[in-house]
Amino acid sequence: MLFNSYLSTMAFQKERSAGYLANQMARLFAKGLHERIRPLGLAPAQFMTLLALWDEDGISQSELVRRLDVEQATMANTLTRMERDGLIERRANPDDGRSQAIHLTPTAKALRDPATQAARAQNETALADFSEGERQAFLALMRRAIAAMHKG
Amino acid sequence: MLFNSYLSTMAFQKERSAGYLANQMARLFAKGLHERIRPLGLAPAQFMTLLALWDEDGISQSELVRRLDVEQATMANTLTRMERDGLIERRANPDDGRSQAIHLTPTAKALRDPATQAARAQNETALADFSEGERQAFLALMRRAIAAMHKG
DNA sequence: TATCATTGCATAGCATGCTATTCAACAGCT
DNA sequence: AGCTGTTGAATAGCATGCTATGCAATGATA
Repeated sequence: MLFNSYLSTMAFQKERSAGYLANQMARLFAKGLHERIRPLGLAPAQFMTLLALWDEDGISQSELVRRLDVEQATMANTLTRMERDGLIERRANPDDGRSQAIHLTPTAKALRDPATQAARAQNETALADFSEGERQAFLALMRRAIAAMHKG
Repeated sequence: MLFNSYLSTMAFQKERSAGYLANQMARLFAKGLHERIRPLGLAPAQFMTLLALWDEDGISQSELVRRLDVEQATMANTLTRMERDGLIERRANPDDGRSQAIHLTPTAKALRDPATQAARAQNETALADFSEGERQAFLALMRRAIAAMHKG
């Protein structure tokens, strides 16, 4: 078939692939954020986890997994590094012997302002020449792509 | 200052952060692509590398680094796994004892069509309900964010 | 109550990425 | 030729993510 042979021989151009661009963009965001929060002793996944804990301290690992949409094993490893770095404590949950409450240390609480400012600065760098309308449109398109991949 | 204290106490909402959404979107793209190309014996970074080699076989590692915009160490490790999996061969470059020409195996050449179809399918899943105009706009916005982060 | 399924978490193993370091080969110059 | 700086690659070490397992604590039920 003409259509199939066209598809088969047409070059796959990475600059026109949403997935390729998404990967490159996410790596640049992560790299930029990491540079900005490294002086605070934080790494990107730790910052993301802290966002949830600054919002509500003392939640369980499984609740963090739900809120941040990462796999349980990923979160377990991130929490281990955060505990090692003195950012969180795992406390026993008196109501359920399986779960532990994740609590912020004073150190982690003190990082809230500088860390969120750093993240805002990174977003601002990426969207520097975007109009307000373009920013909203961009966020909306990303949310739609995320929702579409969650479904199918 | 009012402005600063507003910034300091305003919640950082991850759903409104371009970087957070970019990370989540890229992970979903990678996961979906991985599921689709796993039956072919490929992983996402291997596919990305194959894209460059299908376009031009026999280029050097440093050229791959330039074309794919990843760090040299990352590419070296990806190539080692691809060699292990029988996708490429490293051949000596007669003109320069430092560099090696990366050549595709017949196996890798045969994967071009099914792998690019899989990637197209993943992009289609993500952008299923996007109009053609929205697709173009989305790609353009991502390219601009990438360019902005490359600069600053 | 004894059994079976579910839930919360840890661990193993692997792929991607990054930074930092090291080394050999090359290139340019004196 | 001999230095010196540059370039191409490999390696070490670490953070993120994922899948697959395993295990103990709970819950549900016959």
